[in-house]
Amino acid sequence: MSGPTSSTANAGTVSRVNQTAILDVLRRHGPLSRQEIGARTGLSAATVNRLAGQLLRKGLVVTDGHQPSTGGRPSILLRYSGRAHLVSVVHVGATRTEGALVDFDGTIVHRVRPPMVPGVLHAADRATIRLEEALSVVTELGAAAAERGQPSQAVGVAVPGVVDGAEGRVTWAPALDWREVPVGSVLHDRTGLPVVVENDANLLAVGEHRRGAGQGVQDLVAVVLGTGIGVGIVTGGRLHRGSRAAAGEIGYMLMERSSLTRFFPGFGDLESRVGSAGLTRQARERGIVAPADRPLTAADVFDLVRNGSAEARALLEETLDHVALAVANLCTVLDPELVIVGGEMGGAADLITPGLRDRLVGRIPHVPRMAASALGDDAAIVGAAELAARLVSDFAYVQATP
Amino acid sequence: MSGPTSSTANAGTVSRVNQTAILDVLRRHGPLSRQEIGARTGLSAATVNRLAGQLLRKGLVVTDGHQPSTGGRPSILLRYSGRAHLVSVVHVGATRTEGALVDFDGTIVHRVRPPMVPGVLHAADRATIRLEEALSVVTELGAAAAERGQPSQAVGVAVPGVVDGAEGRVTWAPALDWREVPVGSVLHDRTGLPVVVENDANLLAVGEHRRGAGQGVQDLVAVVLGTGIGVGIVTGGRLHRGSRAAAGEIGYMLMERSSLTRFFPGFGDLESRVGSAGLTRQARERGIVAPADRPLTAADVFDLVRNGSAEARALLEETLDHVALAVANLCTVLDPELVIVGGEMGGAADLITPGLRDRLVGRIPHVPRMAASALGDDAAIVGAAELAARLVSDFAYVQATP
DNA sequence: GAGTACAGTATCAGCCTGATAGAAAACTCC
DNA sequence: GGAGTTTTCTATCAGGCTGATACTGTACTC
Repeated sequence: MSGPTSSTANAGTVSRVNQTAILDVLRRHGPLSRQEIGARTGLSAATVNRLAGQLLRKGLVVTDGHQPSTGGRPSILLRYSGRAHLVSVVHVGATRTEGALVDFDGTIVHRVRPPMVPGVLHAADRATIRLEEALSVVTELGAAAAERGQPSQAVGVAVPGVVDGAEGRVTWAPALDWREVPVGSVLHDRTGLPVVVENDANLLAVGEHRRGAGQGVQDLVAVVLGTGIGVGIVTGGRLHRGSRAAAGEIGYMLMERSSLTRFFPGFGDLESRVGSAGLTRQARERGIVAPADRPLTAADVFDLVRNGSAEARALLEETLDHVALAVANLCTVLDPELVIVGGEMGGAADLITPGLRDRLVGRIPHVPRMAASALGDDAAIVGAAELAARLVSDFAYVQATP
Repeated sequence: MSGPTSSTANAGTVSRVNQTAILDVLRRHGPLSRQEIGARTGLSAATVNRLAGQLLRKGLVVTDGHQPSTGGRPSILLRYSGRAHLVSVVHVGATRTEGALVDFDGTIVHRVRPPMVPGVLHAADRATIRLEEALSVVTELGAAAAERGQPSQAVGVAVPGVVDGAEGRVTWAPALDWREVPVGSVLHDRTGLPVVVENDANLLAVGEHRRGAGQGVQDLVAVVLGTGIGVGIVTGGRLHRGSRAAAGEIGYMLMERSSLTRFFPGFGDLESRVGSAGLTRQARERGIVAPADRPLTAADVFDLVRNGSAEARALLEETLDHVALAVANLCTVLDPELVIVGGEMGGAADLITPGLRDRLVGRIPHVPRMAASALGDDAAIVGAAELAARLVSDFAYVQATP
């Protein structure tokens, strides 16, 4: 923080800001004529025309037919289009790694799924395996993009763990056994592209915020129910990361007074009660067995509930109690407009969100809207693509200082 | 949201942004020469000189002697100074109303304390009394400012309740019996000045962030322990208000699983367990009596603890347990760098913060720094002054989008 | 087919920044 | 004490951007 802070502006900044304003209004309000853009942004016709020309040349805006004339010359409609630009995204997960080429519209145009390595979950060198896998996926994506004649412009990495965003370093990702892994700089050195690395719950929130169930919402919380539990937080339209990028790690939330006298080495209080790992453990303890001859999964428990199993129902209710407490506390702290339920258990949102709502009504002053993830398994990928795209668009906006 | 979004920029915006950059660097790094300002901001010497001239003329920057020469012409040091500009602030509380003239440096230069109205706490028309009181305080402050030859430039109002910030309307402030009271527009009509109305816990956080224990910190939480409990949240250097301005109303936090089967009409779960009201109620239930012949206060309980009362100590420990749970959950959700303890009970921070720390170590992954409020009773007033000052400075800054 | 209404384009003044050159102020050396 | 040196501050001007104005282009209507 000793160098120039570079929070200054010049004529070029003005241009970038206004281009961003035009892109924003096009993304939000569909195809518009130059006139309408001017009316909505407050920019003069000349400025809109010139900037729109630049954006057309860059390929970020395309013409989209004419508007029927209202007596005079019909206007040409302009539409935002990210199809001409691609970014590479890799989602490194505990069970598998997945890659995708995503355009600036958030559309996945190509996928890479490396074969699953048997036994990797408990392999001693799984950290190295996962890292190598991620590198080769990014290389493959880069080649696929080049083949299309649209070279990848940035890389996004989704990781289930704590990430130092500025450095692109994964501080701690237990599911991958990654500790202080500098994925960002490794990938930057390998590809020469700008790289963004981010926690996958945060990215799910970003993805849903920009392209999913949370579009247009300024304050939302995405609850990711998977092996563990985590949340991504968007406040004021921006991702909230916290001082050490550990915001939303609510697996460590304390659930009752007695939690203050217990110790939680390596795992959290809430995490041990909910999440598919906790769920299946408790299910086994209660004698619930999988229908087929294989380890019980969370999906099995949900199926049992749907089929009327009383034990499974009781277990679900107990889990929901804990999730509801966590969500209630999230809501009192953050006052979000929307709570999105996603992750591995997001598919069971029909069983989860009504249960949450019922528990919260009457207990907290205002129960926010609740929705299931609209992007499903791809939410984190889409979120990572969004951040990566922003990285290269390099636009800016001006904000008052309230 | 149908009008022009006005997120565009022009040459004037550039100037304002750069002026803000200069003020920022002056506030942060003390008196600087024009040269140093240029080096730190990246602005050219000519620009720094011209903008500094404008700021000198406005009185926001003053000269502050010379720097010893290093061989050539010695440079003139410039310093930020808010002394030439005043704002009026009124803190409307349950027990009393307090007014102050505050300069842009955050220094309180004049106070107005209207006489306490006996019995107002339970008067049927206390809403009207409090509003009239606030209006007359603001009028008096305006007169006092005019008398000094520095007319008040804006009004800040601190209220213990939920505030619709854009409208300056108090949605719900039980302590004042205010419901949908449009303080903002009333005061604007009365004074002709811009007005900002904000929740007092939020303002305490802002005050401590800009002028108190949280200077230089980007993510902090201020826990206000008073009649009830609330928190103010600063994320990324900005106040987080939530979608309905109810963020931080953690009095409604649910403390255990059984809370999900109880109802909380008009008060919250946590609130009923902590806060001076809950504390004294529980003290009475346990047979703790005030030393003198008057109603027991929270301060009395703290005194008893300091004097070695076992009952009072046990009660404090129980209260601390609940506060610690709330703070633990705040920390897992937000990952703040600093937790500030303030409010009526802030004076007993010596009893509170160590207790909190002990309870959290080992239970959550990272216990943030904790500090007592540095501004004490004036924190909310200073925070309101800060927001009011920003309102008229009307500066802006440019931000990248990610 | 002329007139009209609206969309898009060119031109220019005004503002701001940054570069360059020049004036001002203090120190040093003779 | 005065000239030279060093550094700071200021004036002037080119370049970029916006916004206003005037102009051209296109399709509909009478």
